Amino acid sequence: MERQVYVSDSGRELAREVLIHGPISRAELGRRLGLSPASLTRLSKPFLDRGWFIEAAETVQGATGRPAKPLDVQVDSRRFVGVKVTGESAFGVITDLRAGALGQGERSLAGHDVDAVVEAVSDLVAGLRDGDGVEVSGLGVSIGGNVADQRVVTRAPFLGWRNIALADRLERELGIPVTVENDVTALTTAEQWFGAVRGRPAFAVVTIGAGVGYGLVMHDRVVTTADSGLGLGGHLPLDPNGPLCLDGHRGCSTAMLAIPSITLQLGIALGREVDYDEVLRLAESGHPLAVSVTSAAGRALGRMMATIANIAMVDTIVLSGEGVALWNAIGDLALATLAEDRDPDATPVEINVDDAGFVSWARGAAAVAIQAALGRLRLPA
Amino acid sequence: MERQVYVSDSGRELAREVLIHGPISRAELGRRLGLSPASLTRLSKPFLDRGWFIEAAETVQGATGRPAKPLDVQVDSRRFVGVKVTGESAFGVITDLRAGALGQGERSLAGHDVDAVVEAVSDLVAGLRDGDGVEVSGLGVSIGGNVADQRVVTRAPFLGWRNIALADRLERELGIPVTVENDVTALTTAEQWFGAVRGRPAFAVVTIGAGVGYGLVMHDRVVTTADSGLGLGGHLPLDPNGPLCLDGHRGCSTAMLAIPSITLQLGIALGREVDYDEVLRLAESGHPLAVSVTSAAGRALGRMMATIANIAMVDTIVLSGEGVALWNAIGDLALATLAEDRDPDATPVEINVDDAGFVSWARGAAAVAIQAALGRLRLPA
DNA sequence: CCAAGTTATTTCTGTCGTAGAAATAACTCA
DNA sequence: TGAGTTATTTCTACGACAGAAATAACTTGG
Repeated sequence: MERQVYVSDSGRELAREVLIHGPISRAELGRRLGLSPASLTRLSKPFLDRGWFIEAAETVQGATGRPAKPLDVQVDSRRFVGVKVTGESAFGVITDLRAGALGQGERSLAGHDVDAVVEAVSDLVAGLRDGDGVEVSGLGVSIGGNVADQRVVTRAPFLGWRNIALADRLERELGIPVTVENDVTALTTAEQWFGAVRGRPAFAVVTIGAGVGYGLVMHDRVVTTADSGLGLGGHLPLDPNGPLCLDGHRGCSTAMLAIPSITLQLGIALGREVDYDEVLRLAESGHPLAVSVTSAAGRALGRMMATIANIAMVDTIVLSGEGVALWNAIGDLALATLAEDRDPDATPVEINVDDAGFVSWARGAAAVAIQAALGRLRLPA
Repeated sequence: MERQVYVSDSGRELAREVLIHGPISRAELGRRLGLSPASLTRLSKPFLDRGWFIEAAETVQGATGRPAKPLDVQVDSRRFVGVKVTGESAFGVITDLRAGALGQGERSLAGHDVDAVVEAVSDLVAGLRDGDGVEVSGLGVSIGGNVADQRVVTRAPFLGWRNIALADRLERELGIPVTVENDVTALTTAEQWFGAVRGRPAFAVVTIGAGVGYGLVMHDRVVTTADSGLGLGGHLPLDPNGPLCLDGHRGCSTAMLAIPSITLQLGIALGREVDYDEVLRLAESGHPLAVSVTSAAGRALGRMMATIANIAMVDTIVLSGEGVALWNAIGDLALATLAEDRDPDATPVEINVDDAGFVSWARGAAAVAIQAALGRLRLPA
């Protein structure tokens, strides 16, 4: 095997900073990382020599002095695949080094047993791999549930799994490094490294979809605990007059905001089934029952965001997931409710809406694969 | 001035680890700090030579091998003073190196102007300084409100202050380093370094007193923001049927839990004034009105703690402040309510009650002075 | 057009913090 | 009492780092 060069902690931090903030000058990198100009030259050279970094077109920077030569990553030097596994299907994207989706695909699951899931994921990855010939350096798989050490699914209620060494299994099947992670944690990582709020030291993520998810970044690190798969943000008490969720919580996050709950509430009121898009269309057009359901959801979301801002001490919240179209219908009401529950002197809470829909889940999976690749980075000699 | 020796980052981390976790062996320190045995010997020697560290009595450690010589700090090598300033008084303690209170004192404020406060604090410090002759190495001052850079009180509503360079002023008066901090942040620091939960990478603090305070430690660091003085935890919506706070929030944290609100609620019900101790005594003896008020408080506290655990992603909460005696009356009800709002599969939330009362505020002030002293540590040559 | 000034980057070199390895120490146990 | 184990110290080499100087690439004003 080709001899490889150890990358120091400082080198790894440099790579991360260029990946997240590039294009960026050595001078600015020095300021951010607390390294001298000599160190910046020394540390960046191995990356430039091997095609990981490029020097971007020079930018005008104002006053006098030697123009900077900003460093950037070569986004097309590697490909990654991210796959989100649900109870019905595996949905995936193939991405560049910044988790930009270049293609997507989906495979239904023949069953919930490990073999069926591995088969669907493998077939999906094979399909995504056929492309421009760029090497796929890693696969990320995200799943609703608890994951240990990014290797073992310890609990996945949608699949009925306990203690499945999914990463090992997929690595044997595919021959590339595999990283497994809880889906909300993965999505939060994607927002941290590649989202509109990338680089912020603290922010929260709320996902609206089949359930309601909650993620947190604090001090530049995604917060994970043993409970990260349980979805503790999914059952916050938000409306004492709200509907019940399947766990019996009246007016909790899931009861108020999850797609199945919203469509069910309006469906019962109308006496017929409606899908989510229709709910939102009816609300936009002023249908009183639809407005009632979505307004209650808006107030609940506002209360949830205020609680998050006040308790997690963040002033940036990202909304994501396949249900974020709700924001278009009720965003103003949510913001008004947030303001009621927040000290008027407090920093305004900035809401970022990631409207990529279901693709965000798969990009999250790719992001943790990219992060893991950076963590095990070795440069060829 | 005596020539001084620079302390490296590793040396400083070592000192912090011994301060928080001592007595502790070099071998264990090496494992925790990622340093080699050679480095442990090299880094600890300057501290041992100058009396900062001592080698504790050897401890029996089980199996075979050379017995360890645990390192500890010499707690009596320095003294610190911590002062909590309220709208009426300055309350202070003199402490050892681990913020252990050795004496206390209080001075009423002659007024809210800076001169009056500085006079009261200086007099208090002078009184505390007379003692065993050990040098006072620093003063910490904690205050309800916003503090910038641990130097300038940018906002202190109880005193009517804006942008007061309190640290500079007190340093000129007293001739020792002064650190100023928000009172809840200071108390959180004391719990982090010297409390029963010291060393935990994540926990929350709830204080019950004249108001309700909320602090957070995440990834081994106290979370502070520009809003840290506003008390955002003080107005969480907890009980839609609760009383109003002075800001007009129905059933918020302050309305439900703060001492003035509890005594006022029962006082109105009884048609006479009651103090806090009496409220708790009446509740303990089964007085129905007192039980009603404190039970509502208990349920509110339970809901608040559940929200904190779920949103801040902590499984440890410290209760402190002069109002924590409430816990004796309603702790079981609070825990039951917490359980209702928390996934039964989630890690149980551990509640730590710091029953030192008002002394905890002053110890908090001392803790930030100790932490600041460690940050500027130099060793005599 | 050119020299001075400014800011960025590279090169050279010395310093210092680190760990590996070996030595030493202090115990237990058979 | 010697072997084995774990902790700590000593010795020494190595590598990461920054300071200083050199070089580079611009702007600006005369």
